[in-house]
Amino acid sequence: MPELPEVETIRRQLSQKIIGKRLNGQKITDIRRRAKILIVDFADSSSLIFHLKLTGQLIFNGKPSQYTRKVFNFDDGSQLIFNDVRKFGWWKKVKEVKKIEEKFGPEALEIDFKTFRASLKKRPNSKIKPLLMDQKFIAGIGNIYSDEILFASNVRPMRLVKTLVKKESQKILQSIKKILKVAIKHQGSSVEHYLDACGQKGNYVKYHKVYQQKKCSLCDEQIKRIKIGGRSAHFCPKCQK
DNA sequence: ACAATATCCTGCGAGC
DNA sequence: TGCTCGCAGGATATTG
Repeated sequence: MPELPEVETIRRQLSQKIIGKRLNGQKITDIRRRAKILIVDFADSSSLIFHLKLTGQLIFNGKPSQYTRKVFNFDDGSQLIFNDVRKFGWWKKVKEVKKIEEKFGPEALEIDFKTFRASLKKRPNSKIKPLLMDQKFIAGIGNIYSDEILFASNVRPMRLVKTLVKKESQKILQSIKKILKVAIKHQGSSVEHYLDACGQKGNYVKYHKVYQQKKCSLCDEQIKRIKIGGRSAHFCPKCQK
C-alpha cells in the first residue's frame, strides 16, 4: 500500500518526467506530495491531485490493463496511466489545493520533537499505532511503516500514549524519520500491488523486520500478529515492550 | 470529545 | 476440482 515513501518515490520520478509538459493545454509547474497525496500543479494555480489508497498505481508510459482507470495524455505524446484493482484510489482536479493540504497534520519527515511530544500529550488514551496512522496527527504513515517504526522503537503497537516515557517518544520520532528515509532510498515497499512510476517494484520489503514477517531477525522469537482497531499489527513480544 | 467500528472493492488463499 | 467464505487495507462516516 502506498504510504509516504512510495508516494514520494513516485513524486521524484514523475517530476523528472512531466514538469514543463502540458496536460489538456495546461502547463505543469510542479509535483509535490502532502501526506499520501500526490499534487500536480499547473501554471494557472489549479492542481490535479491523486490518492492511491490501497492498490493504486501511477505509471509513466505504462501499458494499459483491465485495471487501468484513467490515462492522462501529455502534449508530447507521453502518458500517465492510473491503475487500481480495488477502486479505492481517486484523482481530482482542484482550483485551490491549499485547503486540502491544511487538513493534514505535520509531515512525518518535518515534525520536530517539541511539536511531536506536545501532540502526544493531547492524546493520552490513544494506542500508539493507530495514532501514528492518523493523518491529522502526523501525515504520511500507514500500516506497514507504523509497524516497522514501532519495532525500531522497541514499543508495542497497543501501548497507550500516556504510558510512554520521554525516551520512548524520542525513539519513536527518531525511528519515524530514519525508517521513512531509508524506505525512500529503496523506492518503498512492494506489498500488494505497489509499483513506482517506472513500473518497478520497491525494494524496502527486504528490510521489513515485523510487517508480515514470521520470526524476529534479532531474537528469533515468533512475530505476533494482532488486530488493533480493525487493522493488523505486527510486533516482536521480546524486543518490544 | 474521544475512540472503536462499519463501509467501500476485488483478488486471493484456505477449507471443505 | 470447484465452490464459498473471509481477509486485506486508507480514510471517512457512523456508532458507542
